[in-house]
Amino acid sequence: MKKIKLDTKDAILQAGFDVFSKNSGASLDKVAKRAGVGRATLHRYYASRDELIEALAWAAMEELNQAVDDAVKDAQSYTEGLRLALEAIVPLSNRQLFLANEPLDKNPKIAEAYQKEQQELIADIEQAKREGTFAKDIPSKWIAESFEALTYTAWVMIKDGDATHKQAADLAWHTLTSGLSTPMSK
Amino acid sequence: MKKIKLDTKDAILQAGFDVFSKNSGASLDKVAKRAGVGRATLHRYYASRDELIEALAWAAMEELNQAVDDAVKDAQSYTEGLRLALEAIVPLSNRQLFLANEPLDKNPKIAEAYQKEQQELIADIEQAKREGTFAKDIPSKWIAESFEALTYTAWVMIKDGDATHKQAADLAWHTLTSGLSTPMSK
DNA sequence: TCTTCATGAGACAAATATGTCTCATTTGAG
DNA sequence: CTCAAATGAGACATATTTGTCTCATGAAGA
Repeated sequence: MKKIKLDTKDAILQAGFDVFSKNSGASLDKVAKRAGVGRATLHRYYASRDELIEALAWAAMEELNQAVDDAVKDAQSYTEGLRLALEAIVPLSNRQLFLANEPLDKNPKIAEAYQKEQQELIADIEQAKREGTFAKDIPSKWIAESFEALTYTAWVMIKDGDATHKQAADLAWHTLTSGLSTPMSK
Repeated sequence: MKKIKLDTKDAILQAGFDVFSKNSGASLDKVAKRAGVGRATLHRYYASRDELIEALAWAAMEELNQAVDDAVKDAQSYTEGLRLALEAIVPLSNRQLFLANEPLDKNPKIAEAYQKEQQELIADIEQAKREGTFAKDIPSKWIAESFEALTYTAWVMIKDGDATHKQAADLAWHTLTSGLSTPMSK
């Protein structure tokens, strides 16, 4: 088949996210089977396990960036930007989870790029604080972690068939803002 | 050494949570090393990988139940019970994570017991709804998932040294309630 | 002191995973 | 139809993991 499957490579990456986000030590055979592909074919595209992991990491960051940039480009405020970013990230929680769980120690470049992403999220959150969306006495790190946790929660709800994409994103945003916008009284 | 280490078994279980919650496919050698124990010793306590996994699952549920029961016994309301349970679960997020990530397919009994725990959380949440703590128009499943997600988030904050146990639990509860107590408008 | 027993170290075989190759098949392009 | 490229199947050697055993050590209890 010359090019029936222009997406063989993509299928392998998708399978990688599915499999490794659940079990980062899974065998390549599992990934190949999930992709509906022979183990040899996987090796034709990615010579070694390490190479596959690296490709997955880059693809994850690429896709997340792309999706967020697209979603955010017309936002009128940082708050709206975060809201749109959340909705864009939800269906890519696969990728987010992979990046969060995979030990990136081996690739300093990837680790660095990932850290940079995290920093940017924090920066946007600080701006949203200025817009009054989040209380100033709540640590930005907590807001960022909650943002990711609730994005993942939304993904789980959709995966389990308990909510549509929009419903889940609304729930996540509602949980996040109405909670975090109230100053902590103690 | 006759019984210097009464805790060898516990050390292995603890190591199992640490290692498997990050990578459910990790080798037993990694677990043994983390426990500061030889691989042979691990096998003396748990003959096979499956046996270890099973012991971990039961121990996780046992410990979580114990901790929650202790914390909740003097609670005056379901809401207070949930608040106390959250604080009790935070340091055991290890166990929670293990149960959430490990494929329990092989042990119907464990899977069943785990499901039962989830149901009980949902039941308590429904009671807290009656007490006015959570809005009725928000799905209990969402509240339960958020509860676990934010508990885990609190654990991450503590682990990274960004908050004390109490601070993190307060943040999680504040995020959860002040957000979820507001009825979703549309 | 002498005994007992949990342990660590490590040998070992079997199972599993990894990476490389080869070969036959399929299918789209020409 | 013919050809070239991509693929699946699977053989193969190597590496890693698993589970079993044995042996020497050292500390607790007699």
